[in-house]
Amino acid sequence: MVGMRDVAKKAGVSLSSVSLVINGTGYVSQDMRDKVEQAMRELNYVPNELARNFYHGKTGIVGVIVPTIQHPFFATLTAHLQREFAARSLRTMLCSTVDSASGEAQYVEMLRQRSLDALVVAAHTTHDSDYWTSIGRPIVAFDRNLGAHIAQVSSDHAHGGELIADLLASTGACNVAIVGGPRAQFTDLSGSNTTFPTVRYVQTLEKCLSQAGIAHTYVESGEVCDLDGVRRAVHGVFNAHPGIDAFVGADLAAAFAMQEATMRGIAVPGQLQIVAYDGTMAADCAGLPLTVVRQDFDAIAHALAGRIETEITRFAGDAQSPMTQTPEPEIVPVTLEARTTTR
Amino acid sequence: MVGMRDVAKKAGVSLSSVSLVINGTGYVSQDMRDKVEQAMRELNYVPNELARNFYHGKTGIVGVIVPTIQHPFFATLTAHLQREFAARSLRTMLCSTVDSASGEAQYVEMLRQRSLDALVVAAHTTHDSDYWTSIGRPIVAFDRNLGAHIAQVSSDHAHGGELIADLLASTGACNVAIVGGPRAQFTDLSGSNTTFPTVRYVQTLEKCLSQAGIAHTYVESGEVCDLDGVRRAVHGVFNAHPGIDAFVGADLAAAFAMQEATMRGIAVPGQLQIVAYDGTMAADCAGLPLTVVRQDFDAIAHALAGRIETEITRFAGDAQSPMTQTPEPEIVPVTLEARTTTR
DNA sequence: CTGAAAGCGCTTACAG
DNA sequence: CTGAAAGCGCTTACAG
Repeated sequence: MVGMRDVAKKAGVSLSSVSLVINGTGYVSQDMRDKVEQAMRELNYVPNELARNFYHGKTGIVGVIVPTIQHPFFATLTAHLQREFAARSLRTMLCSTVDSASGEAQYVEMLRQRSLDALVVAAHTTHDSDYWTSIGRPIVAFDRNLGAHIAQVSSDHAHGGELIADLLASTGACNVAIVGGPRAQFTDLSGSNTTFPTVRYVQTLEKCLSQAGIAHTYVESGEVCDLDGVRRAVHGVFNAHPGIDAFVGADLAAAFAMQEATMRGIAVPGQLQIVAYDGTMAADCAGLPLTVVRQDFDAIAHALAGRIETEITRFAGDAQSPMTQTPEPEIVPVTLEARTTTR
Repeated sequence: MVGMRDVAKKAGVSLSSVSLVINGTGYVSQDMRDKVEQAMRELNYVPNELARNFYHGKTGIVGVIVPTIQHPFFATLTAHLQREFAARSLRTMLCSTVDSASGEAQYVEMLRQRSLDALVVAAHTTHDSDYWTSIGRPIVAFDRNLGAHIAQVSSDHAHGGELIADLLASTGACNVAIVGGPRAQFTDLSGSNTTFPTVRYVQTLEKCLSQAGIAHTYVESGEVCDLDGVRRAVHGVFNAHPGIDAFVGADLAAAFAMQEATMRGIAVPGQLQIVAYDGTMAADCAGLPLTVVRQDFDAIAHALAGRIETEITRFAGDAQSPMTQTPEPEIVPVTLEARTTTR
């Protein structure tokens, strides 16, 4: 392998001069620059990035932990994140927990070992907050609370729930079915408040519907990445609750609900209104363009990338300035777009 | 930062003993192992992976170049690839060309600089075959020909086209609309045969339909990652060709066609049959479960990962054994699954 | 402005 | 079986 040493020899200059030319650090005479650049070209020299990573103690890679990239929500989030990271000269490592035997642990280990400069956590975790805090490396959580000292970005799900409740109330819905993840994940079992913010929209929605005197029922759909489970849950809803006149669920669940309605001859939105939560492509290519509560992926990715940069800076130089106070979670607004599946 | 040196000092042993314990290479006495492990624990020592990467000249990271991870096809492919890579102790770097200003170039550079051990190329490229061959690092192409010396895995698109033609012929279709990518990409402009194998299904389909005397028309939908363009193209098809009785396109195009049919009151499959190509989730959550030609993502990912491993081995040790002959492209079978949108 | 030297944290021959 | 030494390819103070 041809190294800097070979270039220096060929150009008849010192190692540091070559380094200066490559990095554009400090001043080098034009003559020197020419000689070095020619030598590099002739030798077809490519700097070994691993040596630089080693020296600087960083890789410029950020890990994005998601359950699975196959889910449109996480695909969309990851795509936007990659764009934001690229704009900050950071690369994106895909860390899908269902596609790796050891789940998130492997990626946390990479963060510890400095193979990763930082981690965005957007997948469910069973670890308590101590686990995350004790890692002592840059971590930012999306839509979940990982403990007092971990930066956090969330969508305004409470508002999302309100928007849906208002819409359903004003369109005269009487009997609402909601499909979502395992109910157990709603509650704060560990006492460390690691509740999914994601499901706050359901809690708010239920509260608002109850206040408005609108009947509602909740059906669990299993894990987020179990597509068949979602389909089965939706199918079950239509069997068990033939009287519903409104359906609320994440994009995919809503798309399946649309399918069920078509196959059962139920008119949408005449007999059944459907509201999708998230606003990914899945809501666009369903049977009809679904009415959606959109998460603002641009803003989310921008906020996450910003926090990531902050965290990387904060932990740089082993200083580890002990975050004097837990930063406020950054809350990103959501919006309701009424399309063809609500009245 | 606490290093091996500190561990060695604390345990009262030499550096190499610590290294041996960490790597499990060679024999170390139980006593030594205990001492070292205790010291590591007490110091909370984490090995610096960057130093190891540097020494070994590799990172264990494979880049996957796709146009965008938001597209269900590439999301599915990438998910399966990550699983296969993980099983081989390789990590996955997401290289989405539309989400990075410099497109693929940046990732090729990382491959050259050894930040990446290998590259899977699954996105369109304008470079000619010399470009890819001259990189001299492990590269495997999916569904495209990158030149004589680049390993290749493809789906059996010719068979996919036949399957669709047979189905349409036997169900009495008379007037078929096909939506696909820019026609210019079909032809072999450079003379270096970099044609997308992806579109071979269209070429075969057209040939078979012509032979069977079935009218057909092709409509361009723009780039693969331009979702709105697909939607517009599909909309245009229904406006320009109201007489069609069959529609063929990738999952998303087919899903949009289903939507158009619903909104225009066209009965599916009675008046219009729809066939989706790829078989991702998008075909599952469309208005009706679409009849699909499925690509075998498991087999594709398995084949790609296998080739990647082969290439990494081949290029290991700078030996660069000059691939005596271009390996045969590996062809992965596709299957037709008739569901609700064909007769 | 340029160059010789030390060092980033590991691993691995090579002596003992 | 264990330890001292060299070296992976860069970067960066520090002298000249």
